[in-house]
Amino acid sequence: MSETAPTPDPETYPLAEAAGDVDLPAYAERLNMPQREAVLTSEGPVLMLAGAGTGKTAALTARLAHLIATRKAWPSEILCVTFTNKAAREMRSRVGQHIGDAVEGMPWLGTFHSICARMLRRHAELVKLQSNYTIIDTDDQLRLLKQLIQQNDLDEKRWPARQLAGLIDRWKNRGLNPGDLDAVENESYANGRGAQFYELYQTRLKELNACDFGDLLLHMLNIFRKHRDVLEQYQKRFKYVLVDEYQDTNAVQYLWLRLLAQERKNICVVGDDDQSIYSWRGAEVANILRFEKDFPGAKVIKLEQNYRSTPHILAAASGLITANSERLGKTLWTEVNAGEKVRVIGVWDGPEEARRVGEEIERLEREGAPLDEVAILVRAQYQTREFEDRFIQIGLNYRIIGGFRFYERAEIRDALAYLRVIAQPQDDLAFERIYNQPKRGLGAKTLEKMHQHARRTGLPLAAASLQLADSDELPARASNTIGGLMKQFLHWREQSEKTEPAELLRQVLDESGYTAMLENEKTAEAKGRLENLSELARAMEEYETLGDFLEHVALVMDNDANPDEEKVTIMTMHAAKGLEFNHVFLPGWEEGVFPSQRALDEGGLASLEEERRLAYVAITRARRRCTILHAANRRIYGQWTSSIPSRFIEELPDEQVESETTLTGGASLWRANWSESDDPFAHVARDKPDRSAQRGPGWQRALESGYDTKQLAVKESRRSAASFAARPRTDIAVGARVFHDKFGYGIVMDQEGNKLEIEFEKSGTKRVIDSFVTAA
DNA sequence: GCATCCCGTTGGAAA
DNA sequence: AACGGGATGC
Repeated sequence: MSETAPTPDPETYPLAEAAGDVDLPAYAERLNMPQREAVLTSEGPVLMLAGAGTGKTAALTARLAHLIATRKAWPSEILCVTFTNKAAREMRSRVGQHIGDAVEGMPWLGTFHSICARMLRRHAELVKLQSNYTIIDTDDQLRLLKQLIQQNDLDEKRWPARQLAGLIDRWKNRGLNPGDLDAVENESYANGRGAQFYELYQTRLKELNACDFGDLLLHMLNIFRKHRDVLEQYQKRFKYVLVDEYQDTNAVQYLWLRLLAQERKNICVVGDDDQSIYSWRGAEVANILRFEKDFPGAKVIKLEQNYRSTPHILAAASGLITANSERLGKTLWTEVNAGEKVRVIGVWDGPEEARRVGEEIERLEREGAPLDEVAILVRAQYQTREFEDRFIQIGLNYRIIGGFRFYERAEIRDALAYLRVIAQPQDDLAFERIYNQPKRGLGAKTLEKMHQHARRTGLPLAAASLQLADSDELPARASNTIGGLMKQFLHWREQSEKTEPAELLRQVLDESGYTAMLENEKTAEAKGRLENLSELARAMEEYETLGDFLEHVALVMDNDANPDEEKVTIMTMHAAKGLEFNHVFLPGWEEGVFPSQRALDEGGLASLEEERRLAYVAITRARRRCTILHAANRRIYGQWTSSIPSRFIEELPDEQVESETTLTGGASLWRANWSESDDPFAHVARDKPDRSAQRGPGWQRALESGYDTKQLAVKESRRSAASFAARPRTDIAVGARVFHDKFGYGIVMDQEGNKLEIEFEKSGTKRVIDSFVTAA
């Protein structure tokens, strides 16, 4: 194949319809008729059905430019929602090309989540949050749910936190609050305790001044429903509403949009039912089918001329998607007639697949193709490994989008946890992550005490631990450590107001001993971690406040060290939606991998059709050449398995495909053996006796372990403890006889807030916290 | 309190 | 295969 073959560039592609016109503004000049219609129909509801590569983004950005250029609205009066941050960024830069710096004034262009996060900061108090609330990720969410499950004496083995997280997610996607669950939903967790746990979780989040991703939307929906004045304020502000990838909206997003748009009805949604690939996160294609009912008189505009791909690629994708039953039906066409067929390559195994793709890319590179224009799109993250290994070996520049993400690495999460505690002292999840990281000699027992005290007083964990450190409840060593740590946090919190976030991070890492901990390790891994941390600091330099940065991290989880460098892109098919590349490689087209076994098991035909749409999306990412690969053998979950080519390969029309195999045995080898899958012993249960209920001897030992009664000063930190102080108990006064678990019986000598000085009969005089004693 | 081993589980796409 | 949790030993 040759890079010099003249393939039309979508930007300069001549349009017959445009030829005669003179008076069109620059942003509409190169648009075809339907696109122009979509741009100029500014008033009233518009449904734009836009097939893959039909210049949807061009039409959308022109529409934005048109609204602004004709003064129908200020940039700040347009709500423009996209699904991914990538799409938002793309939109912003392309609108910027039309209208220049005015694009900076478009605060309401972004993803559903980032827009809701911004709104929620303003109205947080309406859902009992503070405006500096933390957005927690799936990891924190899981940890929190585990705690709740344990605290409520539920067997986590029977009712996994993951399952609960999934349910809560689905409820939130459907716009359901705990009180809205019907009996069936309620029954779906822990024998009818679904709503109870959902409620517990929401309560806990509020205590932490935190919310999860689903809350961002659900909270705003609740606010809109309950506070008409707030809703009206936004209805008034947003003169025009634009929504990209409408086929992927879920119920909350739909309800949220409908509320915002129902006054003015100037809403333009863009979508393609053939590219609906997010039903697993609650997306409802029905939303797009229902649009004309919701907004009567909606203008429906179809974009069907494709400017992206060669006819072969287009025909291959179209042929494939016709196997689906539920479609609105569009006919994509193109004026281009040159181009190469879709290639299907069969190889022996996974490593060979990676080698082969590597060779192909090196060849493209020699022919002068920019690496930025090459992408490898996989079904699942684990497939990226093979390519990464190979590309490192041959020294090919690559970037993995998504993947084991930068922000998910332990050291990055630790650093962020420090920052979160600084920004938001109620963030128990973050505090719990780092209270003993680096090792400070605080272990499970101390944590247990801290939790206990926090629960009793209703204080955040950090504040409770400080109060605890100011008493004799803990060994002196632990008290001192905690006191010291809290003093540091106090210091950092002060610093955070006058220091740049990046500089603050460097200080925190140095002063907490985190840097030293890694330096002492002296392993290659530790070195990498240190580099990651300075990378993080560098990334922070763009942000003015700590809050800005933390929100960015929570919502925009992508990180690319040197975005300018030319690299091959490796990512999932899902992540690739909306993007395009000259050369696309699609590895792993085997039954079980793609379509994924799990999808087939769970969702039957509907899932299979969604997988097929995913295949359609993947193929249509390619401008010039699309190469599909499948391997006869693959190691899955550590086991070598032989595999057969994906049914999707057979569904590609023969005329658009050229096949090739490196296997000498030809097709017969594919069918080598399935026999292993029907292992006669597979059904034998591996039941084990239930041993979850007992506490082991370690528990006993922990209770009996010695305690250090020496009291050391933690004076400096006391002042700050007072600011968190809980109400003192009224049932205990000076002179009362009380009992304490650790020190036994004693007489109260002094009471200062909720701290008591007690003369114990056996243990001498101690300062303890009132919640730890009972009247005797 | 920490390090280690053994066990069982869990492996999908995202903001 | 890779990870997390619990039990065990130091």
